Amino acid sequence: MAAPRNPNEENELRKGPWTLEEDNLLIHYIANHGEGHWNYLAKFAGLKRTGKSCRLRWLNYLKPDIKRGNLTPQEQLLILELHSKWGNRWSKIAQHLPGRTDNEIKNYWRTRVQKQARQLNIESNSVQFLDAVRGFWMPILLQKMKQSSRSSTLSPSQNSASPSLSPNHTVPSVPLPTSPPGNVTNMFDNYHMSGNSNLATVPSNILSSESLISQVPQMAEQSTSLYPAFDHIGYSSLSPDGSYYVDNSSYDMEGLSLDPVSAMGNYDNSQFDCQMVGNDWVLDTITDNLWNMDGM
DNA sequence: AACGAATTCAACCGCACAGTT
DNA sequence: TAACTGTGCGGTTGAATTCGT
Repeated sequence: MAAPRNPNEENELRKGPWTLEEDNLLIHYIANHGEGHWNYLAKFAGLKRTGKSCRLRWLNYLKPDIKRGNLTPQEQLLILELHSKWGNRWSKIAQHLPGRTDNEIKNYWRTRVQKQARQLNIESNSVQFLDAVRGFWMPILLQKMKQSSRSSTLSPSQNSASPSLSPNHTVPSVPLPTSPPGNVTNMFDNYHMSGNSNLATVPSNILSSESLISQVPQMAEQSTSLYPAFDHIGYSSLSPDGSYYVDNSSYDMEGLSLDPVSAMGNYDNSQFDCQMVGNDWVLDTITDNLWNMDGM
């Protein structure tokens, strides 16, 4: 049976995907009048949307400083660490990732991180999983950041981790920094990388909640390209037109498609000063997958 | 090439909280 | 103090896209 037609159908609110026209209305209205008073805004901008819908569209999609594209290793690391401290406080976590929205982080967690937890057959909110994150994924991310920083003397076109950029990597509105913070490089220097293997030994105090968190506000205030330790990774730089782009398409935790047996079999909870175990082939396999997402 | 399965992510929903009347 | 309104948050949904066979 068909639903009765609403006599005030003309005033009926729209739902679902936003059209280009609606986006333009919202953008222009906010450009002229600013954000806030969303119900009022929705009405006077001529949008047949709820104020909530307008707010969400603006904050999660239209706002100029929204960063698009895959999360960088640093961002992933930060999410993992912050989530271990705060849990599902997405908006709070998002505050420390400039240009990223709570929705995006939440989606990342649910689609990528929880998937890995499922593959390991452990609860994503369990202590086990937290240990796995801290002892296994974080060191890998850190190590790769470090490795990339070393190999980045290659030009972007030479660097396999820096594929050609697509237009949607361009982030026009991220303000360029003037001076880097002093101690972020040191922070990552504290991660002692073993010389000739894929082992990463991470001091437990570094991965304790406070240590990384304490660095976070500085990271949040400035884009990652500011940090000497990250500068040569090859995923961020100035585009020819002066805008700031983020090329992170090859970094994705999704690549950590761990075989539960080999992964957990080499993961020793009892040695957990984050001493990574030593089957190089395991890490080779994992990290190869991790850093080569483009072709996937 | 076609189709079903799996994945991603924009958008919606309900609730909570703060401010105002 | 209660009622109302605006805003923000976290959980969930479902259409679109990608992947695998």
